[in-house]
Amino acid sequence: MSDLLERLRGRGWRMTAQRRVVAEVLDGEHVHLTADEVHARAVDRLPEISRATVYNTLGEMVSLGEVIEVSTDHRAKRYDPNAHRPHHHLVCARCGAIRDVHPSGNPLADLPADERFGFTVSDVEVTYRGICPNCAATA
Amino acid sequence: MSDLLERLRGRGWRMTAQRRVVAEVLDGEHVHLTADEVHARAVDRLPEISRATVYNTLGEMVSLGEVIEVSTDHRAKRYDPNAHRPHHHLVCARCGAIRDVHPSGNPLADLPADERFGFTVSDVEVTYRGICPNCAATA
DNA sequence: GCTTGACTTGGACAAAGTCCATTGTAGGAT
DNA sequence: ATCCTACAATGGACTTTGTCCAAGTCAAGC
Ligand SMILES: [Mn+2]
Ligand SMILES: [Mn+2]
Ligand SMILES: [Zn+2]
Ligand SMILES: [Zn+2]
Repeated sequence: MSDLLERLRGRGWRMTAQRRVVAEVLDGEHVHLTADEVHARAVDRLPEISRATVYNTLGEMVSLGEVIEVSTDHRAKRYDPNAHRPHHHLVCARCGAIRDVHPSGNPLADLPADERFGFTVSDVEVTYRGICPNCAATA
Repeated sequence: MSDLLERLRGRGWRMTAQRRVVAEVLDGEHVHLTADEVHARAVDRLPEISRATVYNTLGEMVSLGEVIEVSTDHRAKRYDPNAHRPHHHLVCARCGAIRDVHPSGNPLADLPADERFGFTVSDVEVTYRGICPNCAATA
């Protein structure tokens, strides 16, 4: 059931109750949780887990490329377990709801050589902003 | 000399030494400073200016659409006086250097209707990441 | 030159995240 | 099955970034 957990174990991770719980919180549905939200859900399963451990574990998952950090607002980073399929994000400016989106075309190719200033460009992060149907209805 | 200052005055802003200094720090070259960097430079010209005033003034300039907030890293917001011409940013992953870039094509148009989930999409923020020539040389 | 509402100030407060000394334990070795 | 130890977890102090507020100051209109 836990792909993420399997991949991490396969990389020689020492498996602890804390790491398992963090992986389980992220696994499954496509969530975009802050570290503190992950911690809150982890505490439900393992009351004594600490905030520092959640931060450490998320950081390691990011280093291993199994989780992606996204900063859609100017507030807390969010942790995205959907690291397999490249995608971008659509964010509601009012309520903060986040959806994965897959634009047509490759934004990287849209950056001409004479706009690269000698950089080796390796990645692009795109954030679309707007109003979600829910917020539009309750305007 | 100060376009920004003129535009702000034209909007009925009460002109104070503090606001003038913040505008002067941002005006001119295309900078992308954090609030605390703006404050440090402002203090050079007006030693008694407070951090709170710099935050207030930047926030007002953003509300007036004369300055743009950009979050290129996951750290402090940066304030961009280049609010006239829409553009995106290219960031060095090692040293944090930021360049304005103007991709060909409109990323907004690259988001198909069936990827909009009913949102009214109004804006898109694109951040390219890579290694700048300087950092590549001193690798 | 007054008056007054808008602006500024410094410090308290808060949110998000890092660091570290101490304590605990997963998992290999015996 | 038990031991060992390197790695992991803990909680609290600390840092960074930003917000808030009560009190004092001042720009600009009269
Ligand atoms: Mn996602
Ligand atoms: Mn810019
Ligand atoms: Zn919404
Ligand atoms: Zn660089």
